[in-house]
Amino acid sequence: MAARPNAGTKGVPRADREQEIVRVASIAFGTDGFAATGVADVARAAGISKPLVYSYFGSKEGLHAACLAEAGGLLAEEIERVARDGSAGVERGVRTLAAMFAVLDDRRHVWRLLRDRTAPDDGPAAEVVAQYAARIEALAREGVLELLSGAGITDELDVSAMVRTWLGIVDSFMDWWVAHPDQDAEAMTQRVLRLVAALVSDHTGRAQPGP
Amino acid sequence: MAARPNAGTKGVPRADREQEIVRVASIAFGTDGFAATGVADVARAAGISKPLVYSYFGSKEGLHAACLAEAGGLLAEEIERVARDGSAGVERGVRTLAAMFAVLDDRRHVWRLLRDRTAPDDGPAAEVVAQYAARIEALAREGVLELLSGAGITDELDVSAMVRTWLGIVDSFMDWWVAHPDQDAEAMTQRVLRLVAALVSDHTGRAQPGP
DNA sequence: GCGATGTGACCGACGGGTAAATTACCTGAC
DNA sequence: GTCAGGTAATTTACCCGTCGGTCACATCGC
Repeated sequence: MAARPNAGTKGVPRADREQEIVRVASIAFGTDGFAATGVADVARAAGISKPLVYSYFGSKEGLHAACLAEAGGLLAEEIERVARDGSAGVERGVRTLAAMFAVLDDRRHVWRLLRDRTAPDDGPAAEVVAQYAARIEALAREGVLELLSGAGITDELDVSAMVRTWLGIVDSFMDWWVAHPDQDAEAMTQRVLRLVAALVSDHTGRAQPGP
Repeated sequence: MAARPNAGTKGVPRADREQEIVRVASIAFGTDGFAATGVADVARAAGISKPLVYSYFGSKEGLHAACLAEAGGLLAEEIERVARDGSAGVERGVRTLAAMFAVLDDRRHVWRLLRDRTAPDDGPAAEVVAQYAARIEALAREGVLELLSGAGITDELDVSAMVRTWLGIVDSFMDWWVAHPDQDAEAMTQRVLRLVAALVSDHTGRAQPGP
């Protein structure tokens, strides 16, 4: 038990402890979802008491917002960086995934924070996530638009569905990665490359609807 | 829990009412998730009282299990039918999606029941869903294995990741479909065909790792 | 009347949130 | 140096709303 003596104004700086709580909470929220994660669980995992969490973050949503701000900043920045490097189409998607693998290697659960269906869709925390999610989705849309327009598709609904699908693909890889802790970022990138190549080279039959 | 010795000889037949409750509950569970759906909500939506739900299904998990059994049966049967028609590779995936669109046109939320992260992972209901999920995943694996082996990939981890990704893609289309009620099954199938064709024809750059 | 069918009202557990007590640290008079 | 008093940090113990689950009573066809 971490029932160590209290540390007054000296000892552990408040900023460090906040960071530790956010780290632990991000794992919990990202793993079990917002709704299924109790503040008491987070506090126990961080080695402190529940009221202290409230003293730092005000509410469960406040804690959530802090996690989202960190996650959103980390991811949006990285994805924007890839967007500026001039790649396009499928390659841009693969590079984005590779960058995310590299950034999240020791924080794999973070991606799920921004796509947690159990999180409330209103309130101040929702605005934080909406901001970052919109930024990330805009970048995804940009990439998808580029890819599809190259194939002559400009229909808004097609683009919208493809954006959703792309985000779902990222979800899937993150889920799989979380379930396979021994796989490092480089191995994941190589895996994605293999799978993409396999898909593109499929010639077992043209995709056509039945009669 | 053992059902009371009620023969349901009068009034609205019990079977009909059970079916209606399952229908309503499937929408609720599939839309909001198991954890966020209250039994009282389901009862109200079905126009009956909460104790009656318990009289029929014994517990919230019992109700959930009934929804899962219907959803699982519906989907597994349909997917198995497609698996037997001899298609392969990407085309098999598209045909599976088309079949799912056709079956779920008026029950779009049903797919989410089997992939609900907020559902408990133990208990009798979990065994029901595990059974069907395993059946569906086995079919997905079969299709993926076929697709990847054609490209020379047999690595177990690659296959496992691709299966997860495929299920994620289906998730994404279902989510998008639920958010676009005006799109019918045929429109969805055509959309998938367009998007697949666009992906396969991407030549904006070969996906290769750095130098 | 009587049993099947259904309901309003209630119970207990759980989790977010808070007030009061407790601990640890700092300050300053002696 | 040290010890009383003040203050900030932290915890223990509690409140309260929600929700799964149950019970005593109402209703209805025979």
